[in-house]
Amino acid sequence: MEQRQRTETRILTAARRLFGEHGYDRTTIRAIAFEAGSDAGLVMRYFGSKEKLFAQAAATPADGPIEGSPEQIAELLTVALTEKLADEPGAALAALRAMFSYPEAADEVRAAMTGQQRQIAAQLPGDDALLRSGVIGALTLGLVIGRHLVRLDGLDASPEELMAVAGPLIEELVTTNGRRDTPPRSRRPVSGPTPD
Amino acid sequence: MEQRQRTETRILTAARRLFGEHGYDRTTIRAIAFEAGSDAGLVMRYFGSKEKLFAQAAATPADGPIEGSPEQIAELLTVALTEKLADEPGAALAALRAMFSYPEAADEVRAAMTGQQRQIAAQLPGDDALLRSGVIGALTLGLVIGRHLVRLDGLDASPEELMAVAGPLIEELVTTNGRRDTPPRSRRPVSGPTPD
DNA sequence: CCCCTCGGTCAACAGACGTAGACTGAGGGA
DNA sequence: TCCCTCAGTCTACGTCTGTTGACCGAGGGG
Repeated sequence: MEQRQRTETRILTAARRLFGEHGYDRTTIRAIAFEAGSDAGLVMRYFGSKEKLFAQAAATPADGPIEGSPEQIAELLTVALTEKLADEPGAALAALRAMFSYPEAADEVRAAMTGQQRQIAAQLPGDDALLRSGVIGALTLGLVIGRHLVRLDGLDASPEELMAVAGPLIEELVTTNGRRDTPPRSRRPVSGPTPD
Repeated sequence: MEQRQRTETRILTAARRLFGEHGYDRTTIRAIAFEAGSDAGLVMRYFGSKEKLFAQAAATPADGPIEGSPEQIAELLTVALTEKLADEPGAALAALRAMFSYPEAADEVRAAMTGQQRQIAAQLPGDDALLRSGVIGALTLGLVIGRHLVRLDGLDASPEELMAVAGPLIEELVTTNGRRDTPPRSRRPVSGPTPD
């Protein structure tokens, strides 16, 4: 019957929690089965292998497309980031944590992020668009990891408070017009020994 | 003689490289010993345990104090970040990668980062200083991880190019006067629809 | 000569892991 | 009644890991 589906769901839920909390290597199939009130052999039977279980548990629907004018892009990015900062991303958290010890997960996350970045960069003005979209990605990565994984000080505020600080940065990254003919009143970053 | 010291150094170098590349769990003592042209038993004899070996390999001298006026703080942060973005941080990279699967490493890194953040926050104006220093930490984390660990698109530029984009963000985070009575000079050439 | 230290090697142990496969027991058509 | 399916359990195998302890060869006092 659908008894099987209920068991699979319990296993997936347990897997997400444990993968997200302890990473790929430290999470054993036995532990997942125990938390799901089940058995390691059954997990193998249902999901085939630990890798496949992880793939299903960490599968994340991926954000919708980010497109439009720079202002719209900034808006979409802000909304997406706010969601990511909301409580417990579940599958995404597992993928992020595993990323650093389980190469396949890293490739998947990187592919998703770079795909979105290229898409954004193509719509930004300026010839350093890719670089700026990379910094946007880095800021996103840092905020999500810093909040959920590292629990940095000061990042435990509400998503709205966080975005009140981070939002303007994204706006600036998106709307700044590439070449710095008119530098934004920046007082020279460090010394400038022409790097090349 | 100092033959022992040379062997210890070779082991530590190999350990840093492997811990940084594969993380804590996936790096075996045997692999470290092999790369160092040595033996697993000897590694145990010299360092006591895998944990202690990691502690020595991932020990990072920690940045100097960040203090002064907001402009000086921005300058110091920029310099520190530029260094972190330069090639192969070695020990720091190992600590960062291990952070997500080896809790002790996570605690150490978090302690170092939050310590520095609090120090910075205490010198920033505004009542959301801690939050802003948290975002600075997130940006730093995201840039270093995005560049060295995830290899995000667009972050493979030179540290100087990266800082040309990220520097102004740090400046803004440091100098913005907390309460947004005076909105930051982020010129928005387009409409500025207050999102909220 | 013996003996002792010390850098280094080797073989083995105990535990944990992913995985495979045999087993149980209920349920429901023929 | 028999028999088949299917969710779930239990045991075992092979491998890999950190760690231990016995062993070996060189070298320099006594």
